Amino acid sequence: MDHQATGTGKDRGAIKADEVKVDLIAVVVSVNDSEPCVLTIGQADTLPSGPFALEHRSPQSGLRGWVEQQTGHPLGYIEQLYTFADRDRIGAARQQRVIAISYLALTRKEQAAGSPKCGWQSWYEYFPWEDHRSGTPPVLDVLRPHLIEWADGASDTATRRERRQRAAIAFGFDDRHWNEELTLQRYELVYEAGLVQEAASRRDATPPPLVAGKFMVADHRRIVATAIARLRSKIKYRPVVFELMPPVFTLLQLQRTVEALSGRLINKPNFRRLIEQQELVEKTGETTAETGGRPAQLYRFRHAILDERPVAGTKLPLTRG
Amino acid sequence: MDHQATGTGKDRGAIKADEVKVDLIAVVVSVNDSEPCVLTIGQADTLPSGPFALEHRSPQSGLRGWVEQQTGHPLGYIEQLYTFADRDRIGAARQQRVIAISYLALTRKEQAAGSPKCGWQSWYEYFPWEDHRSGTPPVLDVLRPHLIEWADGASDTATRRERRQRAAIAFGFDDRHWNEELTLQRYELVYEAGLVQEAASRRDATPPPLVAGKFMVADHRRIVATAIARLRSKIKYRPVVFELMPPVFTLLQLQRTVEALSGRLINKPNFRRLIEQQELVEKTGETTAETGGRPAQLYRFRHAILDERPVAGTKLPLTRG
DNA sequence: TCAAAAGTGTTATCCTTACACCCATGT
DNA sequence: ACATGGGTGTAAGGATAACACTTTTGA
Repeated sequence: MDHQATGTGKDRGAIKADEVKVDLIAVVVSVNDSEPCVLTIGQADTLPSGPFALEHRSPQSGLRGWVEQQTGHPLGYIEQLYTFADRDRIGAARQQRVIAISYLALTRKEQAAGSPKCGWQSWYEYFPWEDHRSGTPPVLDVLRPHLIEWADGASDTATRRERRQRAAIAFGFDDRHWNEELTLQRYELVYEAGLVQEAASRRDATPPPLVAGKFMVADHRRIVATAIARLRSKIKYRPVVFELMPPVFTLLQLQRTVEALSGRLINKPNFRRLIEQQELVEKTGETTAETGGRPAQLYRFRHAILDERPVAGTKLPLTRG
Repeated sequence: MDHQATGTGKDRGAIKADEVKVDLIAVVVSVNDSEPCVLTIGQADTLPSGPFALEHRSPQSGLRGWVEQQTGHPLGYIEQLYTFADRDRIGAARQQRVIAISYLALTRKEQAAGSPKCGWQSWYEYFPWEDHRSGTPPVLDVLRPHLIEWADGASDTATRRERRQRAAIAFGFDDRHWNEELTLQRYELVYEAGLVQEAASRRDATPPPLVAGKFMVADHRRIVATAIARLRSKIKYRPVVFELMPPVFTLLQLQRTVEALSGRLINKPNFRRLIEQQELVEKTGETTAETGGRPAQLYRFRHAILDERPVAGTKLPLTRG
């Protein structure tokens, strides 16, 4: 396969046309006290990241290095999320391509004390419309008219209809059901509608009519949205929640963690049965009285299950509402 | 986030340490006469690919360009598969990093006549153990003893047990069920067991005891395995099969396509009902007599469904066996 | 005693699976 | 007539969802 030369003489700054900088970028997730969190650096608006360098054995190991250096956190479970490579990812003006390979990492907060300027931010600060554990969040009523206004601002009828449809599906308007996995679609809509600060840099400098959720640098918030969507779908078909749990835990703690991630309440009795009948966990024999109320059985994850059969995750036996 | 310099003075050939070549690589899939095919160039052992260059607006558009140039095929549906970036991806000796962003593309063969040296290869030529439409394929009986031999070749008991477990789960040994989505795990096993030609280059030049399936260049066969696994799982939760269908089709043609992809037979009556009740298709009103037997209703995909609600794919109502 | 959390049991409903059977056409 | 594919009906079994109810602790 002979690829002919692709440089077109446009080179500035003596960079060969087909060489590229690669950044590794991490969405590190933990759940603390029923709040799902991402690890940030700087003004809580930046994800840990760093260039992929020759001495890195693999991108994963490079990522571990950068995150540990920038935040003091060692990483356990890592999976690749998506590779972002559009031309104007960083600065459209510069004739240098920057692509970002993003990863989702799952840990627990306790694994190490924080270091330099870094911290855990609840992901619902960036996506306040995503938390439905206490019913439909108020922001949604604020967002709705703005989204409709944006939809109706389209020039032709077809686009208007299509925009209203997209918004209705993604946000569950018009008596549709809320689907927690559509996090990315929802972020894209509020972005397109110009309702987040990040959208302002693309347009003429008119400030957005409404700033929904906390700002993040560049496209980091989109990357977090991608991670949330992936995680919300993945917990249902692979037992990854346990990466976020301490070695022993009660079933209610497990439930609260799943609820935190999915942003929805689930039915306790049914949840317990699902977990137990799948043999994902086993009793330690101990109980704890620290939860208030009747002492709870402590469980641990049955790592052995991973060697026994391809194993599903935790379905969400939702409570109606 | 100030990333400190990462170059270590090891540079050869004046390449800055953190610049990287990026290849775009495509697994282009179509289904012809109930055979799932991938588009190859060269000796039917290479996937279409090319470097990501500055003039490409996005990696997707770059990929379209390369594939069209190398094979004459325009691409429709594209999705990102995975980014491969391990140090020794191309040549461990060279101090140049090459990463590959891989994509899955779905088309139909008819869309354009082939061009230069390219062609459609049934993917079961590369993965003969993956086709279970006529029952368990004979290769599996050949592979099994070799896999067991490999497992028992491990030095310690723990590894031996673990290898046997992995093989049993992935291939459905010991009365386990066949799981068509484990294509990548299966390829990794035959690779690790040294049963494919590709594995030879890593080891001392001893030829493999058994060459299972057709060879592909570098890690292209692994990339195809990744694509098959992704597609087999994706058709179940998103209606992507229709990208592979002509504009109008009979329900049996649709069924044969799903069967070709999943490598399993499915139950006709139940399949029809699933498809129809989900309103994924609508009758054109026409019938065709070209299928032999009673003339069949022709259907078309209801594109509108995509705007109506988040829509699932085609479950597999398997026939027992 | 009450609140809070831990647990158990039971039922209705829906989806999946299995399978028996009839229909329409060409040879 | 029969082979081939098209197409319908139905019933059993399992998974899910809903919810009523009991138990055990601490304040």
